[in-house]
Amino acid sequence: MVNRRVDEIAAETFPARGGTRERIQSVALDLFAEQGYERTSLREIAERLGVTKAALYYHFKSKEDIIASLVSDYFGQIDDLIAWARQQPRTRETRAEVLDRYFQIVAEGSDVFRMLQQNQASIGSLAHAKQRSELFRERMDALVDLLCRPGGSLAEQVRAASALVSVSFGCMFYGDKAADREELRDAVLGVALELADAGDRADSRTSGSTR
Amino acid sequence: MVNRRVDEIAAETFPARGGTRERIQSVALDLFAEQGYERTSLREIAERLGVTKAALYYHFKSKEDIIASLVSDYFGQIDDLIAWARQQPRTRETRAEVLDRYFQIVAEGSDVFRMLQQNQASIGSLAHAKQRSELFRERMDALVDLLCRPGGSLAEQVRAASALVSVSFGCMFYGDKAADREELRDAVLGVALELADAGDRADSRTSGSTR
DNA sequence: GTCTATAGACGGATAGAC
DNA sequence: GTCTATCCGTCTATAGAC
Repeated sequence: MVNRRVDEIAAETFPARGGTRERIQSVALDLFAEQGYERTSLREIAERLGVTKAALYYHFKSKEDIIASLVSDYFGQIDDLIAWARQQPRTRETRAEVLDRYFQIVAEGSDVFRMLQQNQASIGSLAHAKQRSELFRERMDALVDLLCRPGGSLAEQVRAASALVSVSFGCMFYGDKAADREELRDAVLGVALELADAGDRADSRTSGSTR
Repeated sequence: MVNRRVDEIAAETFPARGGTRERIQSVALDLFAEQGYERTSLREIAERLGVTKAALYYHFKSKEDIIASLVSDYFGQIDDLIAWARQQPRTRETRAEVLDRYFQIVAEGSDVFRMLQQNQASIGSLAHAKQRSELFRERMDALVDLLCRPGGSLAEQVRAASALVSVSFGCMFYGDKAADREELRDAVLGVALELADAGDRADSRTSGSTR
């Protein structure tokens, strides 16, 4: 709902001019993704921006606040997707649309996703975080649920989860190898849809085919 | 090749008695996985073991050394797998065997894998590490290469990578939901094999089927 | 092999001037 | 909104006794 900001920032090579708050987020995103949240000091962020540590505290009340703002922007988009999907019919078309929108979110905010990925430990221990890495898992479960038949078998759930991680990690690993986003989209969604569709028909290969 | 140790340890609920070095690794593994490498202090590890910080320095020359020992044990197994696979014929059977062995490694050392996953940032910045998270990516690329035809299209590579992450994350997410390892194996390898096999036949759906 | 004690460094955060 | 200066805590690592 609130969250176009971070993506737009991430898209630019350098934040140019504009709100200092946004420039802080942009620089922090880069550094957190490169070296990790814990290894990045406020001094470092301030230096790269050409300001001092104290200046950061005018815009964010703590270091945690900076990463929290990044995280909530990103998860907000996922939550919106889940909310939307929940009031759609459970058809093949819906599933395809869910995967497509998921791809858009991940591809667009792939810097954020990479940062999240690299700093799972830190994010899981954020002050207000529910517990461990439940933030991530909760959403994963919700999405898997939307891609599965209710009460699906373990194999079906694994298949749905695979469809999702195919999209996420496809973007992360091959985002730079693809010529443009269309090529990436075709490759990634091709795989994901195969998985989601196969999960729809009952399990044809859950047993006996593995060796 | 050195590395049965960590897995055996990880398999036990509590390290019981035995070499102090191994007990340190075991406790460190737990804490690193729970709270992250950076947020875990040597004091904490020592306390849980009932010894003092200084004692740790008798067994490891630095904090980094502790996590490095965990990482190299794990990556060593992956490297062995890659080396083995490289001198096998490139058949469907080999691919199936690669995925199966990969599953064994991940499932058996799933605690280690989870720890690695949670601390990517820290591991990528280890002193002797080549660069960033290249440790991880290098192995991923090597395995993808083994599952693909040489010079495969982007879609084929994404498919192979998906097969691998399906196994890894299938284990991580559903390792505890499965009744036993056989059930997990069937579910996870079922999906992975579908992907690997589909990549073998030319791309039947890389275009036009995505919406 | 394990302890006590401490050095030495650095990070997050605040106070208060401008 | 940004700066200087500083406080306070914690951490890694080492020295040296037992």
